[in-house]
Amino acid sequence: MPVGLSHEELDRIDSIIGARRKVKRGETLFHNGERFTHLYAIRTGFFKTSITSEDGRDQVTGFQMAGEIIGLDGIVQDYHTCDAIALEDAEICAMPFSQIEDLSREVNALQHHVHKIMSREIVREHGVMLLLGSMRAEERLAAFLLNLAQRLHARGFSQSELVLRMTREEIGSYLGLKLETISRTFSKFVDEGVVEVKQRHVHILNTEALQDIVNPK
Amino acid sequence: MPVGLSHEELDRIDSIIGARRKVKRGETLFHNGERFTHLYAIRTGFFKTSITSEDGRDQVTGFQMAGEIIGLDGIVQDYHTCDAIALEDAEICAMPFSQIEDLSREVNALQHHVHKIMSREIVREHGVMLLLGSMRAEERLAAFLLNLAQRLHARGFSQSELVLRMTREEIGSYLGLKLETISRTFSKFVDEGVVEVKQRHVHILNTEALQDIVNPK
DNA sequence: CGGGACGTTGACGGTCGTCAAAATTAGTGG
DNA sequence: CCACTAATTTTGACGACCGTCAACGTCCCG
Repeated sequence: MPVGLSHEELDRIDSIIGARRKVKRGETLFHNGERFTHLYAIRTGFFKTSITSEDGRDQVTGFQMAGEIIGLDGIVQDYHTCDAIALEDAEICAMPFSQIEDLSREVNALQHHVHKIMSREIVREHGVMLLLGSMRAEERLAAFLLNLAQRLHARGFSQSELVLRMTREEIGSYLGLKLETISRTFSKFVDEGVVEVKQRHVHILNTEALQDIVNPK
Repeated sequence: MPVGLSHEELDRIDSIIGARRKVKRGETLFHNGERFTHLYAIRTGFFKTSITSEDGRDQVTGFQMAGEIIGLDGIVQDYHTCDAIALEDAEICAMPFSQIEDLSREVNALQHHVHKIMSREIVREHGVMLLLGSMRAEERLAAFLLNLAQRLHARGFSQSELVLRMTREEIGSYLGLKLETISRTFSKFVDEGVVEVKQRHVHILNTEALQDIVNPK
């Protein structure tokens, strides 16, 4: 949340993020077609969002962790166009969007904060398009691991040790690859001594090597 | 723009979209790293937006036409992270973003309109991720043609005749394919009698066939 | 402790990328 | 207006990368 706010403004922002809710692993926070009413701030836990095409293909569009906001897809048509599913037990704050709009008319910093959150999501998706459109399997997975590690590190976790909360299939869906390719690519990284992998526990041994894979010279 | 506004509100919205500007084919409206100050509404013409990775790969992130808004990527970091290039002579309205924020604090409809525009872009990019992540070349190109035709039709143009304003390479970049693949796939569609192609002039002969390619049963 | 979900590995084939050459078009300057 | 050059497009041959199918192994979780 933005800084430099008065006590009164902070209290008013607090007032719209009152309703907490627990979401168990495997449960959906919202799903495609559901009426849009709230944005959700993740307090703890880990989510995926995914869309499904008419003919049944589905695509993971993102993985979200503590401090991130989900539900922005629902604004444009007043219903959600993706599913949000908890990949581990989670706690979220449901924030009525109408109240966010009301209050952001009075608190400039909140208004700008909302705009930034949406713009950040647009820029993130540009990066995913670059990944999906022009990278090879190893490059995609390396970029994915570095991104996860960086976001976890920003939250106080280790820079090199991470626990994947999603399956190989979900990683594959996000990266536009099949689960076998994810598995094979992990094995290749292990052979090369870049990471250690024990199930969903990943230990990054050589960050620079991963960066070189993402950005080959 | 939203409806149901008073004359006074409309006048005030008009006041922030005063500055028109012409952009010649090939010129950039803004580029990566440039300070973000304005959003741009396209009045006439056709743009592409693209990003470039550190190692020089670039990815077209979208094609924009009259009535669409570009520049949203700049909000989050106060500088643009992509390039916007005119693919034909164009005219745009530059709208100072600070004024948009100011006015949208007073005009609810404008506020919600801005939110919807950003949400729409997020949802559009979800669709591109699905395309890039799970479709084959024919499916991608068919989806691309249908999308273009639909948007042009919404602007009063023919539903079946369209003129591509971009090269095969730019289409390929957007769709995560090489230009040769785009060319070959066009040729395949022509062989199948689905479209006629003369350079950049495309005539869709069988819309349903294209839809069946996108959504194979 | 058992069953089902998840992950790994191998063999093989298809799709699309790469490289190359030729054809067609568009843009430029005389 | 035309000639000429650069840019774009098409097509072919070939190979790499990743998907598909299958079998097996491992790990949770009840």
